[in-house]
Amino acid sequence: MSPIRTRFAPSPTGFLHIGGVRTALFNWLFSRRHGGHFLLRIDDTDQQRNVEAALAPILHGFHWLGIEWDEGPEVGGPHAPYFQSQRHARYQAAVDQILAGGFAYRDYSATEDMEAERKEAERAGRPFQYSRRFLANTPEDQARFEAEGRRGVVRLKMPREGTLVIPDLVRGEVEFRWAEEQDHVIQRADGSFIYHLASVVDDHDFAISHVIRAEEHLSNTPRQIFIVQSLGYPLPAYAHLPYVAEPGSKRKLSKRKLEAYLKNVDFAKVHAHGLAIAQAIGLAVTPETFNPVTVDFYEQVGYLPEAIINYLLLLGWSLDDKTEFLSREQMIENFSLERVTKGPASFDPAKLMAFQAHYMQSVPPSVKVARAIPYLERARLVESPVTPATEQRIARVVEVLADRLKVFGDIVIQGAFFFGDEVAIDEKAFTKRVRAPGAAERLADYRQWLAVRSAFDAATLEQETQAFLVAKGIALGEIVHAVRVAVTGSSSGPGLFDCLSLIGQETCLRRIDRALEKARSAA
RNA sequence: GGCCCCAUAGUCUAGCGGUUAGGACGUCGGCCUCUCACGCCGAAAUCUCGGGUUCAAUUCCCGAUGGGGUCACCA
Repeated sequence: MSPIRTRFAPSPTGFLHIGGVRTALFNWLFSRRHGGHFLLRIDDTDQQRNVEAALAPILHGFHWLGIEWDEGPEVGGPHAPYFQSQRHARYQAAVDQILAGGFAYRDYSATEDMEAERKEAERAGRPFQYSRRFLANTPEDQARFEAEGRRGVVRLKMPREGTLVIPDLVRGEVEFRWAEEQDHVIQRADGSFIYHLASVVDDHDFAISHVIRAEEHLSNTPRQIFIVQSLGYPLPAYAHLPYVAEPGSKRKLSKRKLEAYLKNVDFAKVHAHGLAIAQAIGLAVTPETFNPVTVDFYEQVGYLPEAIINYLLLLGWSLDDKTEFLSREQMIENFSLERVTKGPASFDPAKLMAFQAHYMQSVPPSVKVARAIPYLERARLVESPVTPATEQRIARVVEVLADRLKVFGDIVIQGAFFFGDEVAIDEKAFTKRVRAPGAAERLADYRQWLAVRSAFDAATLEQETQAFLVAKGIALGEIVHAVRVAVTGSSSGPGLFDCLSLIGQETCLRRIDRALEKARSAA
C-alpha cells in the first residue's frame, strides 16, 4: 500500500478561515493517524501580487494552532516548488499531453458564442452542450480563427455518455452522468491555467493519496477525474467533508458576512467580547482583520489553540456518544473518515467558548500571568516592562480572578480595576447599590472604619469586618454591594476582601471618597 | 432552473430493526455564596412528512418536502 499523503491547498487571501482550518485539521489528522505526510500547497494560480504578504498570516495561523506540515512553504520538500505560480511548465506539459491524447481541443469560441448556444438550449428546453463549432483541428483552422481576431483556449473534450461513479470515503458512491458535464476550459487564452488542471497535476506530482476537501468540490470532481484519466494518473481516494455553516443556519460560512452574523446572539456576544478587549489594548480593528470567522481573531483575543482544535474536530466528527475532550494524541489515535458526519454543521461560537473555558482551567497560573502581561502592557494598565513587584501583583490578580479569566485578554476587562487609580463606574450598578436609601451613609461609615485599619490582608479584613457589622447591627449584605461598586466600579467580581486587599488601602479610600462625592451630586 | 449532497431538540452529536432515543453547548429552575465566575443538582426541548419492507422502524427502500452546494477563460 502506498504511503498516505494528504494536503491542504490554501489560496493566499490574507487570512485563515475557520472552515479552512477544519478541513486542514482533518487532513492533518488523517495523515498523522496513518503515519503519512501532510503538505501545504499554495493555490496562487491567479494571484499575482503580494503572495508572500497574503500567505504569511495563513502560515502563522497554522503554526499557532499546531498544525504543522511536512512539505510546503518554509519547509520545502522533495516535490518543490509548492506554489502553483511556479509550476507553469508542469501544467503546460500536462495540457500538451492531454491535447496529444485527444482529450482536449483548442477552441476559438467567444464568450458571446457560448452564451448564444446556452440560451438556445435553454429555449429548446434541453441541457446545454457546446457544439464545438469553433474547435480547431489543424494549424490552418487556428490561423483562420485567429485571423478573425479570435483567441483560443484549451477545452476538455468531455465524454457525452455514460456515468461516472465516484467512490467517496465520506459519502459512499456518488453518481454523475457525463452528458451533464461541460467542456471545461483548462487553459485560458492568455496561456494561464485553470485551477482544476493545476490541482490534478499537483496532486499527482505530490503523490497525494487522499484528496480530503470541502463538499463544494464534489461537483467539480467529475472534470478532475477526467483530467486524471486523460493524463493516465492513478486515481486518488476522495473524501468530501461537509462544509462549516453559518451560526444558526445551514448556509456555508462566509468570510464577508460579518454584518449578517452579528444578528446571531451568540456570535454577536463573542464578537463584542473580542472587541472590548481589542479596544482596551488599543488594537485597531476592521471587519477584515477582526472577525470571529477568522482564526486570527481568537489569537488576538487570547484563546487557546487546543480549544479551537478540539471544538473544530467535533464539528463534523465524533468519537462516540460521550467523549468531548481529546488530547492531540487521542485525536490522532482515533481519527477516521468513517466517522465524519455527512451534513453541514453550524459554527457555534458559544460552544467554542465553552471549550475555551474548559481548557483555560488547566492552564498553570504562571502561564496565565505570562500571557496576561502583554495585554496589561498594551492597555497601559501596568508599566512596560513590568517590574518584579508588579508581576507579583499580577499573579495575585490572576489568582483572585480565577475562572473569570476565560481568555487571556480578559485580564484587561475583568482585572482593570486592580490597576491605576481611577475606575470606570457601572452607572446602573451605582444607582442600585450606592444611591439606594441609606447606602451612602453606611458606605461612609465603613470608609471611616476602613481608614484606620492597620492590617489590610483579605483574611483579616473579612474577620474584622464581621466585628464591625456586629457592632453596627447590620448584615454583610447591607454594606458589601455599595463598597464593591465604589471600589471596583462593578457589581460583580472576585470576593470583596480580595479586591480591597489587592487594590490597597489608599486607593480604596480614594475611590470610596469619589463614590460618595458622586452620590451627593445630582442623581 | 439542471445536476449533486444532506436531514435526530435552538446548536454540535450518539444511534447502524426492538433504547425510558444517550452526551455536550445553550436556555430555564435550584443549591453554594458578599456579587459574578466555577462547581453541583434538576427541568423543558429532537427522530421533517407520506408510502412501503418487516412481527417490529429514528434506523432499510421509494417518493415528497425542506435545507444546502455547484453550474466561469475564480480558487
